[in-house]
Amino acid sequence: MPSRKSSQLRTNVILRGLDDAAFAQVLAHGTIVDLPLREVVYEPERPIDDVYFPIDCVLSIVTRMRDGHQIEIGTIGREGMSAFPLLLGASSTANDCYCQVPGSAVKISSDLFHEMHANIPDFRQLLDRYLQAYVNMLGQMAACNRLHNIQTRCARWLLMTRDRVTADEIPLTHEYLAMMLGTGRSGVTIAVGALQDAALIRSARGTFRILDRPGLEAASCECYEVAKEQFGGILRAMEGVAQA
Amino acid sequence: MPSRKSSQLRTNVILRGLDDAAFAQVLAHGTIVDLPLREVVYEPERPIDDVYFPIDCVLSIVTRMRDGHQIEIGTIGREGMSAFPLLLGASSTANDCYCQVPGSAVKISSDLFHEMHANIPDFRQLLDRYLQAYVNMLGQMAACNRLHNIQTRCARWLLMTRDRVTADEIPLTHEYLAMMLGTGRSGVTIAVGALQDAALIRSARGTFRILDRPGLEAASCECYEVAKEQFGGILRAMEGVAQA
DNA sequence: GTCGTTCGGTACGAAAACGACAAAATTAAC
DNA sequence: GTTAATTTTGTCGTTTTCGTACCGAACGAC
Repeated sequence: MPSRKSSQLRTNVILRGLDDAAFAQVLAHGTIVDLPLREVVYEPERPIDDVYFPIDCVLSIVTRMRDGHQIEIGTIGREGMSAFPLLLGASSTANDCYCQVPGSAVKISSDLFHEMHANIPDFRQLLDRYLQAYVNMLGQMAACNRLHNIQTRCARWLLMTRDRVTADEIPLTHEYLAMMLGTGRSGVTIAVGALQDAALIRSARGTFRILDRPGLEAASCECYEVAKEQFGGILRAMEGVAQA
Repeated sequence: MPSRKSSQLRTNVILRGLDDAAFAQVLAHGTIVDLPLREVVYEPERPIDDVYFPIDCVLSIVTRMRDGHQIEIGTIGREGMSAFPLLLGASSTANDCYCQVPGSAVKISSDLFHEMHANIPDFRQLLDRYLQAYVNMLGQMAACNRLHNIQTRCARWLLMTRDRVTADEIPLTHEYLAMMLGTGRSGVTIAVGALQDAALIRSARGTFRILDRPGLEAASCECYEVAKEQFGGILRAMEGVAQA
């Protein structure tokens, strides 16, 4: 996997937390891939063969109902990786996970993941902390989805995604944002219009751009801050491990 | 803790999964307590000193927002225990946990819990499976809270709670059910009225009684079935351990 | 350029949330 | 035992939100 500088791969904070020997193992057995839009990372009724560490893509974890409605319950970016079911000891999953914002990621086999998880205490500790943040975020999302309105959740989603992407512009249609928020597309259009009128964002046919980040944070529900604090904790924990 | 038959304590499926030596340890160091309504089991900004294994009470895990609104994100009954934050390696928590339906539970210290978790592989395995079910349920609740209406969620809540309680009657006001569902009280009254008109339940000043369980399941959203399947998995896993 | 598709805006009927108030049931006070 | 206070529930009207359908605009293929 020599096509990119290894320092670039360290953009993923989990990989950054690895010591040099472990990271060399990832370099030796992993591949760097470009994930296209809507590429499936895992889905129910199918074994999970690979684990992805996003560099600059964003993955959505989605719950799908029988009637076809779906809604995002979690996001994975450069702060994490895509192996929650494996981490919990399952070989399959109840949710769908697919690429929401295209970009690159490091891919390793589930076998290698399991091996590293079993043999590298620092890695295990970091993932446990990540799982903890994820569970707390799930709880916050469960509450947010019910208690907060479209506009504030819209702002939250854009902020959370922006934090995980290096680019300033997020490619996304209203339709898909509506899916993520579990609502109708027309409601999103209205909410986006309001945020745009307030000069916080600019949205144009398939793309969003954040113009005023502090303003958008003020327009967002508190859940953005809570989630950020959770994953901020990851970053800090990671730095602690890296020094050791 | 000799005030009740030990077989009765085995009503809790986690305790039932313990081998005799481990169960004796619980008997020796634990106490059986009656949890009154709204008794706090744990809350943010406070260390978690004890772990509860419900016998016939129901605990609610609740996310509280800054404006005071709260909503239930998870339920703990005889299928589980109250130590998720500890299980994830945290010493405190982001959520509130308090008693929703009064009843008895076995209480042990966090220290004993940690010791047993570290030393008893079967126990650890069972808890890992339980955590897995819990995380899956969180995801389902996050989706349910947004996509399903009051009435179907109301039915779901009553069914889930009924499964965790031995009694046929659930003591609960509309007001608190509304809190759990994250909605207004008047909406709950209307939903309850509809379920009552259909002769599925009977609600009278502070109590609910399920009259027609299959009918109520049909009136509930699919999430009840999904959650039940998750924790049904716990039961089956537990039986497997008990035989070993 | 033209056509076809995708995407975004708007309008309207239906549902739900919210708040306030009134009635009923229970408990407390005396 | 009667009255008063509190808790719980039912109802109404207003406002907001949601869902659906339709229309117009932008983009891509040719």
